[in-house]
Amino acid sequence: MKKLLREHFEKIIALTDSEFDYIYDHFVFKKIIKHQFLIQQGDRVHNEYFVVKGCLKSYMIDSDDKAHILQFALPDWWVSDYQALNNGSPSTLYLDSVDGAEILSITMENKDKLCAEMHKVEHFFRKKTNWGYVALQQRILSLLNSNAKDRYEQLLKQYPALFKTVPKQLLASYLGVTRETLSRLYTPAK
Amino acid sequence: MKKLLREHFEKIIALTDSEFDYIYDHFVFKKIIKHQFLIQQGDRVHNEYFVVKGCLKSYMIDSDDKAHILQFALPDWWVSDYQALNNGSPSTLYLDSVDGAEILSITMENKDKLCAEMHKVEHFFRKKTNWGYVALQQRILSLLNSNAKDRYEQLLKQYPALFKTVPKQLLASYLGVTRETLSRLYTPAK
DNA sequence: AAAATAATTTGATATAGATCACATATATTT
DNA sequence: AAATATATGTGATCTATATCAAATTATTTT
Repeated sequence: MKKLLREHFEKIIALTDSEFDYIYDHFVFKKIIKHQFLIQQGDRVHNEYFVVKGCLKSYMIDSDDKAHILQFALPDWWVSDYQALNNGSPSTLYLDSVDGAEILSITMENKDKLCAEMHKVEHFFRKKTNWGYVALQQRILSLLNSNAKDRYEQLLKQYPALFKTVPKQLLASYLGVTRETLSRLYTPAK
Repeated sequence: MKKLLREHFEKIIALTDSEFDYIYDHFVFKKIIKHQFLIQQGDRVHNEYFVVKGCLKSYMIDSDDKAHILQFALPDWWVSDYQALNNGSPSTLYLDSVDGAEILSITMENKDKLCAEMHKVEHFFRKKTNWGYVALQQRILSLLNSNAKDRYEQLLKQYPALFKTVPKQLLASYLGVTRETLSRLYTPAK
């Protein structure tokens, strides 16, 4: 998993062995089991997580106790409650795994430290966040202009890996439909 | 408007006069009139825009000729088609002003150059994008968990400035409802 | 200030998707 | 392998929002 993280950085910046080792020392490896929370609503958030294995999900629970999934995080992705992380406010989200996972965790202090010490690490994260920003814009547009069926098909096309791991009711929650409606989408005959 | 940009940077990083002048030299000032496009679907995109005055809107037109507004950009905000900008692909968006505007435009080459030359400028943009990312996450959650009325009220609360400038049909398009439905929301009596 | 254009409101009706209530699979745990 | 828990599917009905069609009301332009 050291290799996975290194390759991840090296998609954007070049690193010597010692540079990467230095970066890597700021991370902590962790295995989490099913139903183990990395973040719960109300928590103070200090860490960002890089997924090595498995699949995490971040979600909110609304006033009707319905869950809404903000993000799935597969290997090679970053996840946290960025709002809580950025301004030190209590988390509004839950973060746990779909089915157990392995992660590399870094504190925001360490991330900022690495960014300050190594210009190219700051560059890496600027580019990363920028791509993340574009991905969120795409998701907003698909919520605005597509119906449930089209959104499901777009998701299936873009992230086929999700369909191996993730129960359909969670996909429904990510897409913004009920599980009943999702179930009816792929039995279109009538 | 030089002042506005400087204050904008100095919310996150400190700059000497000469540093700021150097940065500022990479921008081009532009006035745009109503109905003048900064980006049209199919264009190659080379610039990012900082709004000085007025209000810009970025939007897509779907296959039924309906517009969906991705973003409003008020003074002190950045806007472009970031997907097209990042990977050199043709734009899928339109970008124009609600009612005339003044902007500072910077090419992506110049932005990258400034980021490479000045670590703190890279830091500035990392932080900026990070906040933008959080704002988009909030918007996704509000699309997933709120009905049209609540989304309208959240918007009204968060960006009261929009209601002075922007016709309600454009707000409807941003919120993901029709103008007819929006019109009925604030006449709730029945 | 008339004329033209753009924005908003209102009514009647249609529809995608939600909700509620079970039935049926499919996994997990004992 | 039972027993329990979890996930999925189906029917009947309800509801928020869309759609289509006009009528008003504002805002520009001549």
